[in-house]
Amino acid sequence: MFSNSTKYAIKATLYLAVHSSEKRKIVINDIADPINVPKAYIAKILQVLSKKNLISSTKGPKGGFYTSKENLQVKISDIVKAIDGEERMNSCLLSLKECDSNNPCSLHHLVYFEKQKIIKRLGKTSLHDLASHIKDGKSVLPL
Amino acid sequence: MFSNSTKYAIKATLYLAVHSSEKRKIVINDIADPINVPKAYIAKILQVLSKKNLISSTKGPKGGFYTSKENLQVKISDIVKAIDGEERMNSCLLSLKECDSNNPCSLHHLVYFEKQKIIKRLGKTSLHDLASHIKDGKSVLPL
DNA sequence: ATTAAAATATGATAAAAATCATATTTAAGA
DNA sequence: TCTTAAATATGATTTTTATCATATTTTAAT
Repeated sequence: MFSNSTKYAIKATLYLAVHSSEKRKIVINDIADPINVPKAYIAKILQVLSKKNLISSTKGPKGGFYTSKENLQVKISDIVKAIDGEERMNSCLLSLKECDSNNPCSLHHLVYFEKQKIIKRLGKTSLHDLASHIKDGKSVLPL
Repeated sequence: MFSNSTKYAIKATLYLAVHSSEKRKIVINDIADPINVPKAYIAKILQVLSKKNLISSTKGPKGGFYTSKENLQVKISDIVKAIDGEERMNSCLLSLKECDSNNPCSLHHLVYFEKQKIIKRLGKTSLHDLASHIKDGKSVLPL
């Protein structure tokens, strides 16, 4: 469903959502290690997210990455779109271009309803929501 | 969710389920073309499916691929497992090895229920079911 | 028996995704 | 203003996935 890069992006932003703030910036090495993603790889991904203002960063000494208050309103689907693009998540199970409810592929009726539900939920759930969930001990930060 | 190979495998088996039978074998070229998949590629995939008895084949003149009566009872999930393996479909959204309901990752609760529903459905739906669906004009053979 | 038409087996190539490396820019602090 | 610690930009390499090609085996029909 998601590319590797998107999975990493979600892990990293969640890590930031839980551990960082404007006054608690986190350096790339200190993100890569706990989420178990190669440093150079996650660096590249964070740069994309930063450019699209889904996370924040400052250069130089005392710099690093963090989630601002606005960033905490970012939705999971925003991150997915930023890395994988719009297409991927919405594409039909068989990757048919013309598959929709008027012209459904053979698997359409088996998955459409649930899939839409999931997608809708990813579009409503913010980093803040998930960070709270984690802080409440209801789920676990991904490694 | 599925690899390209699995998507192709599903397309091809559905094509066979609709168009072939023990006395109507179909040659590789006549499958590759209508489902819009490179001939050499789909050939390789069909060989795997054939070896695992999910479809049938005979060599030599008048030979070809087809779905036997037993093959029509094959479930969509059987095909997925044959090509992608057990792991892929069941893996957590973030590909965490230890993610389950006791130790859920941060996205677990957003997708688990619906995902299980879909997987269960793929495990119940047979080629015969989908072929009927197609023949009744309720869905469309994938290109 | 021989021929030809098919699948099967095997391996080579190409494209895409993931990963690694390094030079450049920015900004804080001495 | 100089040094240093950080992100940023860019590109190279490796691995995986997708695709292509070809030699071998099997079997029906002559």
